[in-house]
Parts: sequence; C-alpha cells; structure tokens
Amino acid sequence: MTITIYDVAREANVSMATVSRVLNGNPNVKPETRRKVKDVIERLNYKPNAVARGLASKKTKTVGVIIPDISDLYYSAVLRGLEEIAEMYKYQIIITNTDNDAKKEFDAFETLRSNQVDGIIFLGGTDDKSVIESIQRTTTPVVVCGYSKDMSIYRVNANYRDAIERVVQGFIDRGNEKIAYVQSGYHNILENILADKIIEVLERNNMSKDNMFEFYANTYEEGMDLFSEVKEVKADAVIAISDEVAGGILHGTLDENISVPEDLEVISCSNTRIAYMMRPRLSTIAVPLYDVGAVGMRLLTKLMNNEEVEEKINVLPLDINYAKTTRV
Amino acid sequence: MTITIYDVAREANVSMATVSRVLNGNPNVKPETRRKVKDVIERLNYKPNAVARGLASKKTKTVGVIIPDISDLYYSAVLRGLEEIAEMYKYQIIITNTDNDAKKEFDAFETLRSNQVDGIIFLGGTDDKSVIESIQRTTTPVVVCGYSKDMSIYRVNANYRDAIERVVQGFIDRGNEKIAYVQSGYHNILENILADKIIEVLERNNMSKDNMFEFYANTYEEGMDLFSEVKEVKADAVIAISDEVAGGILHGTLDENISVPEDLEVISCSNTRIAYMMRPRLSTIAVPLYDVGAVGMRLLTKLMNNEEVEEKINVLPLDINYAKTTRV
DNA sequence: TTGTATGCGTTATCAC
DNA sequence: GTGATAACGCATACAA
Repeated sequence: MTITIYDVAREANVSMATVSRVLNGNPNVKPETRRKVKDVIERLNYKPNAVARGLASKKTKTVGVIIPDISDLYYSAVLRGLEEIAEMYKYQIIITNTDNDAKKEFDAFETLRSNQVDGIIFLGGTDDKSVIESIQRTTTPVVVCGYSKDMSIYRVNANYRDAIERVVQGFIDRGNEKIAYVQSGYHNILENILADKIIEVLERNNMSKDNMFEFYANTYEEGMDLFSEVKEVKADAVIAISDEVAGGILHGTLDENISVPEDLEVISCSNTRIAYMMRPRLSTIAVPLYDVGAVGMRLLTKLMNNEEVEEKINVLPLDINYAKTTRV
Repeated sequence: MTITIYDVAREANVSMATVSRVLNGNPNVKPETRRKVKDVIERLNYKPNAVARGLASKKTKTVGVIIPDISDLYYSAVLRGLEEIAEMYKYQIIITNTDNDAKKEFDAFETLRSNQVDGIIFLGGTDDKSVIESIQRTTTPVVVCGYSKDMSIYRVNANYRDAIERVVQGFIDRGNEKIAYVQSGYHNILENILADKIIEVLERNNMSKDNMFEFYANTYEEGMDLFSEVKEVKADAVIAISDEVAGGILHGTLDENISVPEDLEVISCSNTRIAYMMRPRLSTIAVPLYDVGAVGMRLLTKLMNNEEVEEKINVLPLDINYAKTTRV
C-alpha cells in the first residue's frame, strides 16, 4: 500500500540506488536523471520512510529531551529555544517528563537510547549517579542545560554565582540583615551552589551564615503560605529560586500590609513572563531562558556532527533585573 | 559494537525467534527457556532497537503532537495531560511547534507521518484546507484537541458555547451594555464561535450586535496597551481569549485608577495558573486543560488500538470561575 | 554515472 | 515449543 523507493525506481526506470542518491543529494547523478527521478517523486508524492532510513544509516535525525516538567514556564521557555534550533537543523524532538524523579530520568534516558536518538539533552541538570554513569558509558552525545557535578559532561548554564553575589551584596549594602532563601526542595545542584554563595558573601561582610534562613516551596500557593514563616525569622530580604514562589510570597506579604520593597525585598532567580506580570513587578535574576536552550541545542548539533567543540562548559552571562520588589 | 538480538540468542543457546518471543511476551515459550533468555538479556544489558522494531512491525510506539507554541502555558498544560497518558500507554511523544503557521502545520504533519508515528494530535485545532485534506487522506489516527469545522475528525473540546452564554448573560443581567471581545487574531474557529455566541446572546436580550467591540492582542504587554481603546468605546465588560492578555488589560485599567470590577468587569476564556496569580485574581472560564490533553490522548490510544470509539466529538463540561474581576 | 547486492535489527510466517 | 527464513524500506560498498 505505502509507496516505497522501489516504486519510484520502477516508474523512473532507474535503480533504487539512484533514487536514494537523489534523495540524499549525492552529486553523482546526471542532472537529467535527477530531474526525472524528482518528477516521479513529486508525482507519486513519495516520502521516504524515516524509520527505515534510521535503521540503514544509524542516524534518526531525532534528539531526546529530558525535562522535569513541561508545564513549568521556566522549562518550556528553554524548550522553545531548543526547538527552534532543532528545527533549523532538521531534528525532531522527543520529550519526556521526569517530575524530578531520578528513576524516571534513568528510564527516559534508556528509552531514548533504544529509540536511537542522535543526541540527548537534559533540562535542569542531573546528578543521579546511575544516570551520570549511563551518560558516560554511552556514545550518544549528551548536553546538560543546567548544572551537574560531573565535569566530563557537556553543559550550558548561566553565571549564577556572579549574579547571586551581586544580589546579596546589594541586599547587604542596603542594610538588610536577614535573608530568606527559598528553594524547591528537589535535590538540585544549583540550589546548593547558591546557598554556598550566599553564605560566602555574608561572611565576607562579617556576618554569620545564620543570617540566611532556608525555606522550601514549589508553587505560588506554597509561597503565599510561607509568609508567616518568613515573618517569624524577621527576614528583610527574600531570594526565591522560582518566580512563581516569589510571587506567592510577595502577595502573601502585601496581604498582611507589609510594604514591599520597603520592609521586605524580594527577588527571584527565575525569569519567566510571570515575573513581569506580577504586581508589583518582580525583580529577578534575568536568565536568558530561550538562549540557554538555543545554545544547548547548537552545542548538541556540533557534537552529533563530530565537530570540534572548544569547551565542555558554556556559561552565559546574567543580568539582574531590578523591578519593583527591590529598593534599587 | 551494539549488542543485538543475535548476541542474546547465541549466549542463551536459542534462536533469535525465541528471544523475540520472550521480548514480546509471547506465551509459546517454555518457562525454563524464558528464564534463561531473560537472564542473558539482563546480563548483557540488552535493549531492543526500537527503530528496527518499528520497521519490522510497522508500529513505532510514538505519537506526534503538533502545537502552536510550547512555551504558551495554555498549551503546555494540555501537553502535560497528553504526556501523562502517553507514558501510561508506553508511547513516546514527538513535538513540533507551528506558531499558528498553516504551512508549518502541514510540514509537521508530513514529517511526522514519514517518521511513522502511530498517531497524531493537533493542539488548538486546525482548519487549514490542505492539512484537513491530509488528515482525511491518511490512515494514521488523528485527534484534534480544539476546534475544527471538519466533522469527520476526531476531536475533544470544551463546552465553550454554553459557558460563554452564561458569562454574557451574566454581564447583561448585571447591567453591562458594551462588551469588548479580545481575540488573538490568529484564524481560529473557537474565536469565531464565541463572537457569534456573544452576538446571539446580545440579540436575545434585545441589544444590538454593535454592543460587542472586537479587539486583538496576544501578549500581556499588548493587553496593557489596549486599555485606551477599550476605554474609548466605553466598554463595561471585557472578554479576553487569553488570560495573559486579560491580565494586561486588567493592570492597564487599574493603572488609570479605573476600578475593576466596579467600572469594568474582566473575564478570560483561558485558565492557566497565571489567572490565579493575578492581582486582583482573574475570573475565567475554567477550561480543564490537563483533562483536555488526557482525554485526547486516551482517545488516540483507542484509535491506534483499533478499538471501538462511540463519538467523534468529546465535549468536556466547563465551569466558570468567578474571582475578583467580576461583580458576581 | 548507474546498478547489484548486502546489511541494518527486528517481527512474523512458516515449517518442524 | 522452537528454529529457519523472509520481509520491513532504505543506505551503501562494490561492480560495472
């Protein structure tokens, strides 16, 4: 029923090899023959079977993306960057959600490999031991958009260390003394890095590390509920990983008639459109989400193409976007 | 290098046919043999090549999803529902962005077919002629999550007709007379349906259809800018398709010291988390985004499995979520 | 420049 | 129950 390369060959009075050649742009075909074959292809509306092609060539023109949560604006913005570059290079994208579950992550990786994807991208970073081992064992190119302790992995991330340093120093310069640091609670390298950095800056300013108070929240609602706890420790500044959480804290605080940023400064480390839509507009560390994805996919295309890649790490610069929730 | 079914067969002293049988859970294998083969599979860490499998069986366990914009919270929420059901049924998902471009939509459809996906889902609806024709011509099962004029296509959508009717009647009952209707501007069946319905309700209440004013906006920023135009026509109620746009209008209005909902009621037809995070909280037509995706994918699995499907259309009921931007 | 033949790693149809 | 063997649709090495 389905029309194959043989049908085209027969109709065009050539061998299937020749059809394959014109299909793949092989120059060793007489222009006249090429025309003839192309005409038949057009006429029969023939489309090569990508699966057969994948089996024969061992290249599927497909990349796998492993992502914690596709409905999280943060990741979907990165994915958008990935996708656009992938399209440019004619790659299809297979996505898998993991919900920050290491087991799912591992399974997704294995499944993608059995699907013969040409490359795999992790969004948000990985640090699960078995996943890292898998990555190292395989020959499939892998790029991590995010953090990982393993230095042998290709990755792209943003210069959060520098940005958080400036943020914290700013807080201190403006007289703040107690910083609430609100994380996701998922085991996440970035969150640890930031915690360390916050402490580092505190101590450099002759302040105790006890001036940082750790909290955990994942949603806007949880952020709102966090208000009382933040108040309890008398925090005068909040650094939240997620802008959705930051928004919750912000609104929860305002509901109690506490002024932002006068009595409490709030900044988030994420930078989705949500921050911009908050009232008052949320200050953020301005991660270039789209770029992270775009750079990551570009890097992967190079790896899949066996091109030379200078650095294993690609660190994007980071701006701080001071809006209405900071006293800058 | 890569280990195949032959390697397993050799190691287990059976034929590849037998290995294939245990792989596929074929009962015609002696339990003892099964054990032996499974042990070898385990020991060699053998993973079947899904591409070869796809070629031989003509089933790839892969579904394609065609989506206007993956970074749009509305669609990514639906996708999340799709994904979860797909995972349950062991299907991989290939996504393609179209940016509401009919040409891209068509190309995506063709590419997915050449990739031998077992089924295809359109998010947001389609009405491009060539796409519809393609859908009808192919034997690949297709489900549209959204609207389409073509009645032969399987689809799932929400009961917007009923919901918008209640919304508009409510506006009128509360004494509103001029309704601003803010659409995306993309050719979109749903938007036309709603426009017709708004007019229908107006006329049923002996009001002219000129009491509906059409506007176009796609982002929060455009929504904010729209304020002056909405004010110009003296609208006392706004119905926006997107909650991001509704949020923009809302904030733009408040910035001018016009009271919401006292002087202007606002409701959106979308229902992403953004609506919930707006201040004041946005009233919406509560589309169950996740469910739309879940139901769509479930439907598709039935089609791919040649199961009986009662209805071509699946209409989900819709609640109206009256929050703080309506006088209810 | 073109054609023939083989392989890619499975599934599936036969026999035994 | 199990084992040969023929597809599946294409790329490609080798011949011509």
